[in-house]
Amino acid sequence: MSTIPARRRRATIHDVAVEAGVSRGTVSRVVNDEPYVSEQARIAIEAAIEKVGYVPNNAARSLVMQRSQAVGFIVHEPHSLFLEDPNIGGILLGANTALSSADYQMVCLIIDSDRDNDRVARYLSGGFVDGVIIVSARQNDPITRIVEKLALPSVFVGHPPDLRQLPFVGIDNRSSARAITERLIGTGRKRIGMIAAALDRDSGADRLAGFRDALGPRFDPALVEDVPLYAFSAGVDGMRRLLERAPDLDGVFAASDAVAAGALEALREAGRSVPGDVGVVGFDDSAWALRCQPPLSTVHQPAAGLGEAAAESVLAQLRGEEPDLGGILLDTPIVWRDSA
Amino acid sequence: MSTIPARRRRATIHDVAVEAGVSRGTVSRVVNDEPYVSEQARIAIEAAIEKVGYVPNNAARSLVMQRSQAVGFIVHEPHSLFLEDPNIGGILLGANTALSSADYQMVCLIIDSDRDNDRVARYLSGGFVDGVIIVSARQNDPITRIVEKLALPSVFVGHPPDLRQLPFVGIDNRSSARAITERLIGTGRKRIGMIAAALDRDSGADRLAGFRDALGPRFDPALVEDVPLYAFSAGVDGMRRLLERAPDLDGVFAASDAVAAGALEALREAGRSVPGDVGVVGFDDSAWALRCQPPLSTVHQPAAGLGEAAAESVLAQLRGEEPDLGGILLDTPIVWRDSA
DNA sequence: TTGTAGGCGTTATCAC
DNA sequence: GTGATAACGCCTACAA
Repeated sequence: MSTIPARRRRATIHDVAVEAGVSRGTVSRVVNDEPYVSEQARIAIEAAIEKVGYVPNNAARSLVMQRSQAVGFIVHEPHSLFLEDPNIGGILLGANTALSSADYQMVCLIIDSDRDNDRVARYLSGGFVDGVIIVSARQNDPITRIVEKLALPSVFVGHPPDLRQLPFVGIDNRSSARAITERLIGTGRKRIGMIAAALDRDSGADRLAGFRDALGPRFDPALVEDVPLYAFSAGVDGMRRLLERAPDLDGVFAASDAVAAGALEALREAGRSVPGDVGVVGFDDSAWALRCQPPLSTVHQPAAGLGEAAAESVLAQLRGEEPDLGGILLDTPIVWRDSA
Repeated sequence: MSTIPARRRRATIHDVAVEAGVSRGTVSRVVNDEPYVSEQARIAIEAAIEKVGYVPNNAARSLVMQRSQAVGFIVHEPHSLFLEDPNIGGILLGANTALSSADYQMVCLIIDSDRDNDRVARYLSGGFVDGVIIVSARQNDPITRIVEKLALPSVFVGHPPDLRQLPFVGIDNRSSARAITERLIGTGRKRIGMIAAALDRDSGADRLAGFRDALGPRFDPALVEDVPLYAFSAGVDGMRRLLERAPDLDGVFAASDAVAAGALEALREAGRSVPGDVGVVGFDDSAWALRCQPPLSTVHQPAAGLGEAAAESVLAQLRGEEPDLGGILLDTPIVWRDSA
């Protein structure tokens, strides 16, 4: 006695054709806005489409066309990224904007487990996307391999892939870090420390390297404190430790704005004024920067720009152009506010 | 003289069959791990798959199977959500986890313009997803309509759809707001104000209603300040104004943790101690809550739980079960920390 | 301007 | 166990 309401079959081009009294070919032409169809036929067909409730089936279309008009956007390690990385939202939006203008659907896929890894790999292989943008890939992961194997148009954002055989867009963390440190030095600070973070990632290591570059011979390893994550609480801890070791500190470069915000907190605890006693600079120009008291001087990361550039790269590959394997580096202007 | 390296055609089941000297049917069985295939054939076929580099084509498969094993996750107004809403990440992750366990691919689609609206509507119609989870739909938007028209298994999260004919999951903002306000009253505060936010949304209006419920006859409209957004800076402004109007205030319910963080800032400016002079409570239990000084007492939003519940609802519909149109409301425990 | 028919890569239903 | 063969819904020459 089960009365599951059999979901009725979706109307096809065939149904429309019958309803309108024309052939499937003609219906197809109307659906795709092609020329050479009489006004009379068009009207009849449009009415029929409305009547039978026809909507085109993309799976069938992409099977025959051999393309899906969709581009994947893969996010790894979403726990740290989605919940903490201030840039991911901007990248996502930038990529979507560019893809959208080209009439491509961006589909964002999250990888949060090994199982996800495999499933996403299958998804990519299956023709559901024509290209892919990858954020923060891990070393030698299944996705990177599958993308290479399929020769799927692709681009990495944030940092280069393992073997620099695949195109990428990013920023130059090292020279950006160097630039802002120099600027900090320019304000007359003499004892400048750094709260380095995530040294196991390219970005973290490069920012430290840039700091070192700027200081040159005056670089003092004792003034560097490293913390595992680009996080507020890590900034608090790092600053406390740094202050213990070097109470005479008068400048700090924090590896990210979140870390800088934490440092500000610890500095306040310790009764130091900013920028009076110590100048603080961050990195990212994320929402944190404006929220701080005083607002942070920092390095602007062009998040939306990165997303757009990534999308443009994939789009170019889709048009058959050869990707630029050298990688694309975007500018990172320094934004000078009140914290230093 | 163009030498575009014609991307070579991808191998199909047919190629594998020829290579292995068997029929396509047998190859299909191997690919799908079906029984009734000899060990010998299996070995030959697996070798052939490897040799020709075969990967199954999902578009073809979903055409014939009439399903894609994918579920869409739609995010509207990403500007405010992705960049500000502290819950979106958790919802995303929770939904992905549940979908992943059921071997469904979650594909997240962003709607950031009218153009996106139309494109996503087409995408959904096209058979690329078997169901859909919708976050923060707008009144009568194209997506809601298309979902209804297609009778696509769907669920809304955050708040109910216009016509409550579609299933949803969410929390009871009103009774949660009431509960935390009562708790604040319980600490002995006598002059309690509220910084209400986003009154044009259900969530904002409901939180105010709950606050009013808790106060009953003691409710004083003069102690309510409303701000447009759930944002830090809005909290700062709101608190300043509230303090001007009611300097004798000893308790504040902020409509969100971000707002509460802003309020704390304004309170500090004004030289009031928390929780000494005034007790402050927030809403969301987002990253803000722990980041504040002192840490916020707040209402916990089960973000991941919402995502999971939404996914389970879609999954159930996919199994043919009738959705619960009444909506599913999740618990929101109060987390009591130091700010009140 | 319109209709016909072949094929996109799979799965599924049969006989063998 | 295995191999033909008919769908799935659509696009696209090509013929009319």
